[in-house]
Amino acid sequence: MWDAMTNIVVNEELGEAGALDVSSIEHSVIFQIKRTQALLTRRFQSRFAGFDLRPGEYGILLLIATNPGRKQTEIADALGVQRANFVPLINALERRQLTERRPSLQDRRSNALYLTPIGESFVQKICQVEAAFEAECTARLGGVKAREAFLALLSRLVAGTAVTGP
Amino acid sequence: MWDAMTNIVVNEELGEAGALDVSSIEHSVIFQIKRTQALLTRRFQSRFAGFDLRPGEYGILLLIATNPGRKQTEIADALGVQRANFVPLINALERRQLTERRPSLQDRRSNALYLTPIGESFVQKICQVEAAFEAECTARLGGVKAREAFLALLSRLVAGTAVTGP
DNA sequence: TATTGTTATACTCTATAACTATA
DNA sequence: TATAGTTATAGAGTATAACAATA
Repeated sequence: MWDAMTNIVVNEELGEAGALDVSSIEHSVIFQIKRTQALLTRRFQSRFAGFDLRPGEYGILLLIATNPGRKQTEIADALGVQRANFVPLINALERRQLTERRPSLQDRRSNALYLTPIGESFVQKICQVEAAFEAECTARLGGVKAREAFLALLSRLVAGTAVTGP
Repeated sequence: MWDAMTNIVVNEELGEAGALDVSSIEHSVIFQIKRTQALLTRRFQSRFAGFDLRPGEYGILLLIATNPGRKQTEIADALGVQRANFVPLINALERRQLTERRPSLQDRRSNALYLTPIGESFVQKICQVEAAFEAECTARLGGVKAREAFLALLSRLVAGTAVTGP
């Protein structure tokens, strides 16, 4: 072990015991964002455990609720999900009778997405849980203004980065 | 269909065209962290494209470099990787002769991890790229003080959340 | 009994290519 | 020719269970 105070190698045979030196990743933006996202997603999922919902499915329901009648590709794009990967997600929601696909009259290639009545009441319930979760995040960040500043920093961090792509 | 010149909704039968209403996820901490992490990781990976390195492998090399002789489990824990999933990662690095496992003399169950000479020079090279990446992040965030404040917010967001778990 | 490394396995998320039917 | 939806597939990342060797 290298001791910065004494400039002497200690316990060199097996490396020192005690805590690791994690300074190299502790101040790294990319490492800490990844770690935070993983922990936050875990907590998010635990809140929605009773609804059998994944974060991706939640986003779909929310966007359809506020944008009924839109095409699959539009919803998928807004969520950053490729249309090929969107299919099994919307299939699962449709199988649970939360959403439905109606053939578009203008463009017979595309499906217009809607919530079913069951889906409407389901969204109302999960919106309450999500609002509580976001409120907790806002409180942890120090209030609404602090949250907006935080979101602005996130945005600046990736400004100009392509939203989709390889 | 939305006509930007006339500001008139046309073809309203199937829902309006134009941009979706994404306000519900635009101000959501969990959605924006997920999006930012995905975009930032993509940019990170493109910078390391020439090294054939994934973010996970980069973290392992960095931690071994600053903590030579530590056990696999210690390195894995610090990175939030389960020991079962750590095995193929360290195998790949060893196959490329960047790291090596030496049997521990104190505890014959465990392997002590070290960089090879090849690994040492490799780490020096990728550290330059990583420093440039972090410097760019710092600049985007508004300087060193702003970055530390940002990292503090990330930390507060998940304070008290278990690092590992189900 | 508990821990270290390992194997096997499974599930999610993501990425690409190719097909069909429309436009 | 281009686009919308779909299928198939492959690669990462992550999760659990179980085992042998060792503590």
